[in-house]
Amino acid sequence: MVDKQQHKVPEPTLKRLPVYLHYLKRAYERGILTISAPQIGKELNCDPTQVVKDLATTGVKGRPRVGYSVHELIQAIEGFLGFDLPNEAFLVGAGNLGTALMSYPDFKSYGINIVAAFDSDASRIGRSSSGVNIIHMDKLPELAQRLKVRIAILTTPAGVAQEVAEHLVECGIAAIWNLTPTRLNLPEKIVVQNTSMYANVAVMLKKLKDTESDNS
Amino acid sequence: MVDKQQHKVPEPTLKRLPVYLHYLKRAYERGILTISAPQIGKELNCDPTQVVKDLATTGVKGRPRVGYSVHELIQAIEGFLGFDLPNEAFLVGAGNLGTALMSYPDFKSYGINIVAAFDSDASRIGRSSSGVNIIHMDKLPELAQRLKVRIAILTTPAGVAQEVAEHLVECGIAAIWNLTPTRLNLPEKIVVQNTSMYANVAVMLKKLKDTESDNS
DNA sequence: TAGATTGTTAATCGATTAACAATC
DNA sequence: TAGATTGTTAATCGATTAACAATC
Repeated sequence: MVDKQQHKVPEPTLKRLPVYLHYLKRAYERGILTISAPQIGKELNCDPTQVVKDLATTGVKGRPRVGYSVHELIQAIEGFLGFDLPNEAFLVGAGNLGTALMSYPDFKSYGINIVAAFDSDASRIGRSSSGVNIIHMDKLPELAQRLKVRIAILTTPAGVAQEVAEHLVECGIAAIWNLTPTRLNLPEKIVVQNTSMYANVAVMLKKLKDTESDNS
Repeated sequence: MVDKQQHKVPEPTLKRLPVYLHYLKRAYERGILTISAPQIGKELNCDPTQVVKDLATTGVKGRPRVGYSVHELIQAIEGFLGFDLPNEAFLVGAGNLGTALMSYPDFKSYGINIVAAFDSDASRIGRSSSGVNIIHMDKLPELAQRLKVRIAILTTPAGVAQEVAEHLVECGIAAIWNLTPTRLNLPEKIVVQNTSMYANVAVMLKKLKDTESDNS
């Protein structure tokens, strides 16, 4: 067994890379061609040695006293995360959040290409303001097979999330980005990425509470 | 100095508590009055001893061989996270994501009460479909002061996020839930909670890539 | 009593931070 | 050469997991 799965990148690093990418793109637009880890750290207020380590995971090389080529970094991060390939995805559940994600400005440059949206509510069928076709759930199995789509963004109501997710797996979906508060029970091999809005609210409220009690 | 800031709860625990809460509420609706940590762990596929530890942070007591009172747990988690108090928040940036959050089904039971939304685009002023008033940014300073709102949800375009955030701080906002990909540079004392959609996409794509290369 | 589960303490694991050598 | 920054190895820190006693 060849150890192709190079040294397993820590999840926190994975989450920081898109943050660097966003910042680097803005810097590049402003004509900055070269940048050092301490500069990035100052701007994003994070530890410079952590920046060095994070960037090293993408395989890019920097030059002491100079830093990194901004362009090379952008390419390296995009390639490493797979943002340069068209990762076609279905959006399932064309409610408010789903519709918002359809018109998310630059998903395409962040690795996700929403090729179609699905809903079981007939009144939502049609074309979204952002140009994504909203199709009835009934047609998902056939389209998934034909287009070989492997990624689904789940934005249904929480109550039906489990049931819909099971259906998606039957249709050959390999990865689900779960934006519902429901925790899905699916086969091991399915990649599930949970994004809970409430989790973030909880952390924020707690921190706020703590800072407020400091002043007492 | 009294150590009121009890033992500092780890952030991962803070993020899991709303997940438990959601599950417990559903269980309570189904008439389940008592539940054990192993049961919760099985349902949410996470480690039962971690569930025990997480729940202990809220101060609730369980009974060996029986488990916890579901009702008590719900109360304890809500109280601990501050979900039981009305945490009034402004939503800033009434674009697609902002509008989606306005109609998010049960933010109110998860600690956040959006009392008003703001935008600088005149065409968006009015009342949202979910009943939230969308007001011009010009009126934010006065309203923030009058209503003593301390929390802002930032859903502006990334390009203006820093500038708007600074303005919010001037208006007395103490905590910002930042849903833009921009990393904000603000005074230390301001609580900033970053929620980047792209971070989650990155983790999912990478995991998918890894599982796929396993089969080769 | 027996057995399951809580609750707590200890061991492990992994990520962050610090230290320092290499290098441009 | 001098000094800043990369790159790597070691130390620290914190969270998860394991072990086990307490208890119902």
